[in-house]
Parts: sequence; structure tokens; C-alpha cells
Amino acid sequence: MNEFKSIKPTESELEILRVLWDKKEATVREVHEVLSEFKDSGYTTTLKLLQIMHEKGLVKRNDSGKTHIYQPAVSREHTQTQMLDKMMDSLFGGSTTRLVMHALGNKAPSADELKEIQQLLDNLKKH
Amino acid sequence: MNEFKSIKPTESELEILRVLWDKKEATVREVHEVLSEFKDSGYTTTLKLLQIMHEKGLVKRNDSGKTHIYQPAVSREHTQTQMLDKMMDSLFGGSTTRLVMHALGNKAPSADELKEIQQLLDNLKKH
DNA sequence: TTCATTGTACGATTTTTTTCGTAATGCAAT
DNA sequence: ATTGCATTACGAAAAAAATCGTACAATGAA
Repeated sequence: MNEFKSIKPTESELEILRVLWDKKEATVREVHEVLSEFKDSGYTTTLKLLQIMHEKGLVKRNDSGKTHIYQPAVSREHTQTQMLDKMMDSLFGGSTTRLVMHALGNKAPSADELKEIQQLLDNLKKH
Repeated sequence: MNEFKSIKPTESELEILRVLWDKKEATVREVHEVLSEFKDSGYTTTLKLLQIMHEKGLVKRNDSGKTHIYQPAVSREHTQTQMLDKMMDSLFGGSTTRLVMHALGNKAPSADELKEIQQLLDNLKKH
């Protein structure tokens, strides 16, 4: 069904994906503008990265006009799952539970959020 | 209180740390033996990595004898927290809840584990 | 002591990732 | 058309990470 290449984005690629996930689509300049807020690499760097990501299939692009428009080609969800999995394996011995417990223990959510989690938990319990 | 250098281990360094966390301490050969099971880099590579990690302060070592003995210098917990934090920020918009929900939704724990999580949750709820 | 073995040191190479300089291209206004 | 500007293309440098070859040191057995 889905592409199952499972290409692992690098750190910088992830930063770019985040922008694209938020904006749905963006030009190089738009992406770069966002990155500049917390990073000081040049415009062409962002461009190159996007080109590489395009080769790898991490982003799609519409290059019919002069200015190319980029979109994510991998979903946030898929990437989240992918990286959570890796982290679970490499740091939590493959145990979702331990990961969850650590995350919760580390920084407790608000009452509302706890309720939300409780609901999910209830759901899981009744099979 | 703790060292707050927060050196981020690379992928390979993490693999080595895992071995050291498990065994508490180990020689280069022992570490390498474990790594060989799923990786085919040479002995000297492992050695070099450990030396670098030692420079960075990621591991401690006892080099009084001929054969050096290595120990982790950063705790599993600290590293888990560190990487969970990064992941939370970079992929889950800083929300523990979303991360937890995704992890749970992704692969549901067993009934026993659910109970465990429930306990933690109850604890958090009563403030 | 000599030899074989096992270990560390460390420079060098390779690979991967990030960065940028520069050239070429397309477009729009004059 | 010509100029000016914003863009993409692309090679290549720089930086970071991983790998290895080889030299040398320590140990213990013969």
C-alpha cells in the first residue's frame, strides 16, 4: 500500500520535514525563512537539502512553474512511528511500556491530558 | 549535581552504551563481541569508538591493567530522558501526551503492562 | 630470552551529512 | 532585446562519523 522504503531522514532533513508538515507545502524560500529563525545556514543549503530529499523520495515537488513547490512525501505519523520504534528498540529494550512510563514519569501531563490518556487506556483494556 | 554536558551520543556510540549498560562494564573485546552479532565492523573500530567516547566523557575506563575496562559514564536514564525530550520537541510538538498516545496506539502493551501504566497514571492523577 | 598472542594507540581513509560558491536559467519590467 | 532579480542546478569543500591498517607494548608460555 504505502511506499515501504523507510528512508531514515537525517537531523537536518527532519527539520525541513517539520516545516513542510506544518505548512502542507512550501517553496524553498519559505522553508528557509522558517529555518533561519533558529539556524544560520544559507539559502542554497536549504535548497540542496530539498533537492537531495527529493531524490531520496522524502518530498514531492511541483516544478512546473519557475519556483518549485515542495510537499512532504512521508507522513508525520509514519515518521513518528518509525523513530519511536527505533528508540524503543535502542533505548527501551523494545518495550513500549517502559518508554511510555519513562515519558510520563519524566514530565507529567496536565489533568486534561491525563484524562485523554486514561480514555485511550480504557479503550486498550477492553481489548 | 550531575554533569550537564549533555553530549549527544551518535548512533554507533549508542550501540556501545547499550552493551555497557547491560554488562555494567566490559573490555573492548567483550563489547565488540556483542556488536559483531548484528554488525560487521572490525575490532579496531570498536576500540577507536570507545577511545573517542572516553575523550568525550561518555565512558569511564580503568586502564591500570593491560586490558582496559570500560564503564558507562552517562546513565541509561539520563540518555533516555535526553532523547525522549529531543524527540518530543522535534516530532511531537513538545507534547508528552501526544508522544505517549502515539506510542500506545502504535503497539498496545499486554494486560499486565496496562495495569502497570494504570498505576502510574493513578499516581499522577492524585497529584 | 624469544615467540606468539592479545591488546592499545593513532593516523589515515572512507562514508555520510552539511554547507556553500558559482553558473545558468527564467521571468518581468523597462 | 537588455538588465536586474529571484530562482534552480551542481560540483565541490568542510565537517562529522565510522572504519581500518599498521605499529608498538605487554603478557605469558616455551
